[in-house]
Order: sequence, then structure tokens, then C-alpha cells
Amino acid sequence: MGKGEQTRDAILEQALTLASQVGLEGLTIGRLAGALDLSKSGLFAHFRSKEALQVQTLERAAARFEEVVVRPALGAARGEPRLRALFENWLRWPRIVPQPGGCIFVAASVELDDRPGPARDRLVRLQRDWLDVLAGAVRIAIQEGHFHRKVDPDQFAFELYGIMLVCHHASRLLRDPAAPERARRGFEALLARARAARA
Amino acid sequence: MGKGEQTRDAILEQALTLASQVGLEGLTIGRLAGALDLSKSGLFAHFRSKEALQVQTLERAAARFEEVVVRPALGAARGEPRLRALFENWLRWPRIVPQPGGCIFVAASVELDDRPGPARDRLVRLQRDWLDVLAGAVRIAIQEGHFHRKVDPDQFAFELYGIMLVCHHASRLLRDPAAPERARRGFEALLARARAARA
DNA sequence: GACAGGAACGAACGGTCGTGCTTATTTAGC
DNA sequence: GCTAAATAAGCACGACCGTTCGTTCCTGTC
Repeated sequence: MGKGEQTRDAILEQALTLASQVGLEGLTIGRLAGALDLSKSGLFAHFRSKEALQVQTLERAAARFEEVVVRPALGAARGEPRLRALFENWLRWPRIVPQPGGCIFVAASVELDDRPGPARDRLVRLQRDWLDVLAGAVRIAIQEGHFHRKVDPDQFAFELYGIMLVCHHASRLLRDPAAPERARRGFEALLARARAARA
Repeated sequence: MGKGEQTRDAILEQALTLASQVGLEGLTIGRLAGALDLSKSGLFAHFRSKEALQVQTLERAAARFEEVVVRPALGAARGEPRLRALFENWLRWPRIVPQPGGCIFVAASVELDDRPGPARDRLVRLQRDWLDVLAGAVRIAIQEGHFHRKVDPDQFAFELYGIMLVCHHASRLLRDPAAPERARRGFEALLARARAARA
């Protein structure tokens, strides 16, 4: 890894941390440079546009997400255990990959939902992929006989992500320490329903 | 209503619309003035600080929310019907009170979750109130015998708001037209569970 | 008809933003 | 250890930000 690549790496890591707090738009080149003891122009040269910086920050976040949320869960047994692992890893991930402002994808989702452009496009793809990962795990759980055949994997993923979002909301905005526990209760109810498959 | 008050009213209505798209921080005095054919300074005089403008925009949003979501639902029968009304009204409200960028509270929740100040304080209060309204409706549904006695109203409100948040996410970021239908399915499952009170 | 008050305006302030250019320094290959 | 290329810095730009100030316009009262 050359010197430039190394610097770029440090920049993106810091960008990830910063963007979690102030968003992708609030992520300012000057502030980012200041935090890294770099000049604005020196930092800017690595990307050549703010948009590129934003996209690459998302890319970096996605890589880390894969690394600390998705991949480790593949070590868990197929089906419900893997789904549990995905859920628990998601709860942890804003602390493991330091995001003092909470999950960057949640922040970016709200920020970019009305701003067309490459960053938005990339984010949409990433969020779809994440929902697909969840739905895929559900599908496997059905195959394994953990869940009832009538369970709709996409619907399950939808509702599960809802629990994650409200957990984020309750713990970050409302500073409710009970949020993860509430989320777990919701998750367990979702699992119970999938086993029985009343709906 | 005096002339000044009338103008202030128009400003706040426009601010609500604009803030739903670009957030409370992106809500710029210059842009707001431009949209209303006012001078920056003329508009500014009505508030005397951007922070005050933000808080009053939240206040205005809260008043409208009360008006089109909460109050009409009080016309529905106590218990489950009222809860349904609250849910359906929530789904509609970003269109009724024009918010082209989606629910302003969702946007502000993510934007302000790490920015201390009066705007954040006010928002926290408003979101707590909203969750309390939902939990209160659940409590009534228990009294009415619609729901099982073991149902935890706050937990129900938590999970219900999760469905609302993921619906917002799916329809706004992912542009998924099936989002409201999915949300309804999740809501129905929540209701079914509360009747049976398995958890 | 002079006057007072509220409402809006236009210009300007200091600051920060993203983005170019040009120059200096560091790094890597021989 | 020298050289060419990669990397960072310095400086300046135009645009927009929130905010202030002095002025003008309009309305209604004595």
C-alpha cells in the first residue's frame, strides 16, 4: 500500500466517523482536513469532488458493514441462528466501526431520499442488498424447517428492518437505554410468528 | 390576524414544505425568502435567529400533525378502531400537509439526534408525546377488551413506530410502491398478536 | 397634514463552503 | 543517490451562509 493509498484510507475512516455525526452533506472537506491535520487542497486532491468523497465514504462503510455484520454471521448455523447473528451484529456495529452519530446508512437514507445523484443511487443499492441478505436468511430458515413455509421473506425483512430503525431512533434521539432490549423483544415476537406462521 | 402575523404564517407553511425536503439545517433563510418572494432580511426579522425559525417550524409541524393525525382519530371508536385511524392518518399525513420530502419529524429525528439545542429538545418532546399517544390508544384497547391484558402498551407503540419508520424508508428512499401495503400487513400482525397476547 | 409604528427592502459584514491553479515536498524505481 | 512521479501545501476564486444596519414604504392617529 503506497503512501497515497494509506492516506486515503485514513481519510475515509475518519470520514465515516464524521459523517455518522453530521451526515454526508455536513461532512465538510475543511473539517475533515482539520481532523486529520491535512490541508483542504491536499485532501481534496484525493477525490477531486465532494460527490466522489461521499460515494467512496459510502463504499467504505459498506465494506466495513460486510466485514463486521454480514460475514461473521455466515459463521452461524444456517437458518434462525444466522438470522439472530445478523440482528445482534447490526445492533453492535455502530460501536465496532466507530460511528458516534449512529449508523451512517440510517442517516444517509433520510438525507439522500430526495437528492438524486450517484450517492443516492449507491445507497439505494446497498440498502436493497441488505434487505436481500435478511430475506435470504429467512428463506434459508424456511428451508431448514425453522420457519413455516407460508412466511414471506421480504415481508419479514421489511418488518425486521423496522425494528432496527425504531431501535436506532429510540436510542439515538430519545436516548432510551431500553431500546436494544425492546428491539430484541420485537425480534423474538417476529421469530415466534414465523415459526407459527399465522400471517 | 395582522399583516405581519399573516406573513409569518405563510413563511412557516413554506418552511414546513421546504424542510421536509432539505432538512431543518438545509432550510436556508435565503432559499426560503426566494420561494416566498421576500427579502432575506425581511424574512429574518420575523424570527431573529435561524434557531428560532427551526423551532417554530417544528412547532407548526406539530400543530398540523395534531390537526390531521391525532384529532380526527379521536372521532373513531375507542380501542382498536382508534388505533387503526391513527395508523392510517399517519400514512397519509405527509401528503395532506404538503411535505414533498416526507415526514418532517422523521427527517429531523435523524438530523438532530446528535445536535444539542432547543430544536432537538423540542423534537424529543414531540416524539415522546407521539409515542405516548400511541401507547395511550393501546391502553384503551386493553380496557375495551380488544387487546389482551398482558400487552405492553409502550412495547406495542415501539414496534408500531418501527413499522411506520420502515414504511417511510421503503417508500421514500427505495421508492417501493408496495411500502404502505407491507406496513399494513405488519400492523395487522401486530394487532393479531395483541389480541392473542402471545407476547 | 405631521407623525408614529410595523413591515419589508437592499447592501454589506465576516465566515465557510467546494473547487481550481501553482508550487513545494516526499516517495519510489533505477 | 538521482530522477521522475506521486503527494501535499498554499493561495485565491466565487457562491452562499446567518446576521446586522440604515432606509423606505404603507397604514392609521392625532
